[in-house]
Amino acid sequence: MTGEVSVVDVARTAGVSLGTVSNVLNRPERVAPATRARVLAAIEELGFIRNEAARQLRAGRSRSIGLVVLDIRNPFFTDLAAGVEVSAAGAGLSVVLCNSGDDVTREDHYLSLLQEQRASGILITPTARPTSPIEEIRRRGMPLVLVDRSSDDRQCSVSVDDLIGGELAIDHLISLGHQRISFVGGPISTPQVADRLAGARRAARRGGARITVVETAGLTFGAGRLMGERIATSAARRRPTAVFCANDLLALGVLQEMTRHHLAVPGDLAIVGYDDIDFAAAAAVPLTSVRQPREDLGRTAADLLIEEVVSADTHRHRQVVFEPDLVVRESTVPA
Amino acid sequence: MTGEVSVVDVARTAGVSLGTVSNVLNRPERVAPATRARVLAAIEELGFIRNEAARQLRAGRSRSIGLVVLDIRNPFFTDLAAGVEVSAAGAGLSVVLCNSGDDVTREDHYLSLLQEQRASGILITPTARPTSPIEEIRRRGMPLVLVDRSSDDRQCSVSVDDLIGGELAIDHLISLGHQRISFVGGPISTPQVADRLAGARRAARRGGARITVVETAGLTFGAGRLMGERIATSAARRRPTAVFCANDLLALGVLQEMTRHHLAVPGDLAIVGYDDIDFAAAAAVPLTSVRQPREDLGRTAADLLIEEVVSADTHRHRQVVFEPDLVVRESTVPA
DNA sequence: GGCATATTATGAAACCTTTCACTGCCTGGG
DNA sequence: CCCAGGCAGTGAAAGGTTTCATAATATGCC
Repeated sequence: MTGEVSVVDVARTAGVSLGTVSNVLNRPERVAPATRARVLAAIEELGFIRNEAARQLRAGRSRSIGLVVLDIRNPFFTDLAAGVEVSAAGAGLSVVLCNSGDDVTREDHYLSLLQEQRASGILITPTARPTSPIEEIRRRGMPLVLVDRSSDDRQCSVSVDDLIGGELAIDHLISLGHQRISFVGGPISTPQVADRLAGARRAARRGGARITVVETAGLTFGAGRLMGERIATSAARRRPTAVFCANDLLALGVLQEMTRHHLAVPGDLAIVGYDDIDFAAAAAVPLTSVRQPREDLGRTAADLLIEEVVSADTHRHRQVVFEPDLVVRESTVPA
Repeated sequence: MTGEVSVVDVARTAGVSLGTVSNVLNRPERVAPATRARVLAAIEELGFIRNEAARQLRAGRSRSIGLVVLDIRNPFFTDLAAGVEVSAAGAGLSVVLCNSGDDVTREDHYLSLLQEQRASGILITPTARPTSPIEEIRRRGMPLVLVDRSSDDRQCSVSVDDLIGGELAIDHLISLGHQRISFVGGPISTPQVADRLAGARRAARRGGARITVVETAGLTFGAGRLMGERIATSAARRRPTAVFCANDLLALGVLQEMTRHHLAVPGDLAIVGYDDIDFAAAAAVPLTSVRQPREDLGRTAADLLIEEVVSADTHRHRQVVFEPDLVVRESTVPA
């Protein structure tokens, strides 16, 4: 009753063979205009809708790519997704957006799903773990690009230099006179977090500052509030004079707790975030943040993937690394 | 070389018929344990991965539902999506997240895609337009639920009472003594915007206040900044004393411009937003906002859809309407 | 007018899974 | 010892599309 109309029905109605219907659909220029018109009329009349499953079965792969992100509620990832979509749409591919929520089980689930769907390729910001199904996927020959994570030369990756990012943040704080600085972020096992911390430490060593690490369970707003509360309620002389947060959500959470406890930012505590999401500039105190080129990241990743999909034989893996900027706002320098 | 392993290969390796392999996959309890083990071993050995396209072709429909939202970068929609995912996962369905960006062409594109994919059903926050392909889709018998938009009894819908929301906002402002209030939002053709405005007007009439409408091109951060700039730079005596924004992104944009022009919130301008996204509380001045139950909205919508998918015959369409709350913060009442 | 070539159209085969009617065998009851 | 019934396993058919070798027809050239 519903989508039960097939090419066969269209062919019968139009009085042509089913091969011709297929040609009208896929290579219209090979069909005589009159015939084409007749077929199109039949399609319209019967309300024919292509069955994508049958197409895929025949083609052996689907016309979509998977994008697996760590946290769909983090604007960083939706901005990135927007970039991916632009490139993918240009290549006639659709994007299946999957949210692993930094959960290994869910990541596994989505990766299986994408393989079963014979996705053309996968873009992934992977969870941190010793061995990942990703290697197996690559061995199977499915194009895959790591996003926001660097890689060796056995696969493509697009990332931002988090070491530099960490340095930028701490150099800035040191230049403002801060010597007691906390790094807020976690889990430390996450490469992005580890690298930002490593960069921070390097800059601190150079500048003679001391970094203490406050590890969080995740990179969320809630985790930031938790740590913000802890910082706000600790004795003033034991408090750091500045914090560098591994992302803006954390920073916003910390900021909110400072405000709630009537502590001044940056007076009592300077705050530097990471990502420079749109909300950073709109925060209670506009947030100094290490800017990542979010959309470019997504666009570039998609371009690399598409290149590998389209020309698998000539494709050479590349590791693109962007450089972050520091955007200074009032959370470190009062207006 | 890659995913070319089929059930036939598995059957041959395990020394059974392909029907048995299928049984192991789908009804393992019907297969003798020894045989089952042999088949599973063969699957493992060969690295067999089910071909979802073939399954779908056979089944006639896919195991996924589509969720078409107006703006993926608006946290309102990602929160909603999170709710949808919870319910869908519970029913063994995956969610295909599509971002129409409030663009009719893209909406059409995604709706075609979902039909071609024979999605089990569709959840959609539709763009505003006189005639929509939605009616055609329903006629074809595909389950569909309107989200964040009310409907007549010919289909399910889940929405929040925007009239009440508008009233809550304006009643609050009037109770604080505001009489010159601007409504910022658009396009007015969007039902949500129109309803919030209608509610606002009703409350204004009741309270003897005057509402002027500042129509925006969309419900984005950028649009908010544009209007914020305009308000901030207009003469103080022509300025409203309060604005009610059709969503939080607009409100945050307006707020940011006020700060940039050194105008006090709420002193020079009180601001009320809508949605109460997480960032509202973290804003420069924490935002008073009309809270919508975002995740509940998503969960309920998915539940209704799933019910229609699972028991199409006994299903009765329902129109669920939630009531919004007002969350008062410093953007209207100084701490 | 005849032949070569270009243009259109044809339809069988292949893609991979699931289902279902069926066979063979075993067990237990009479 | 026979038979009914239950359990395992079988394999052909169906699902809708695309492709490709082939056939039929039209066109152009000498």
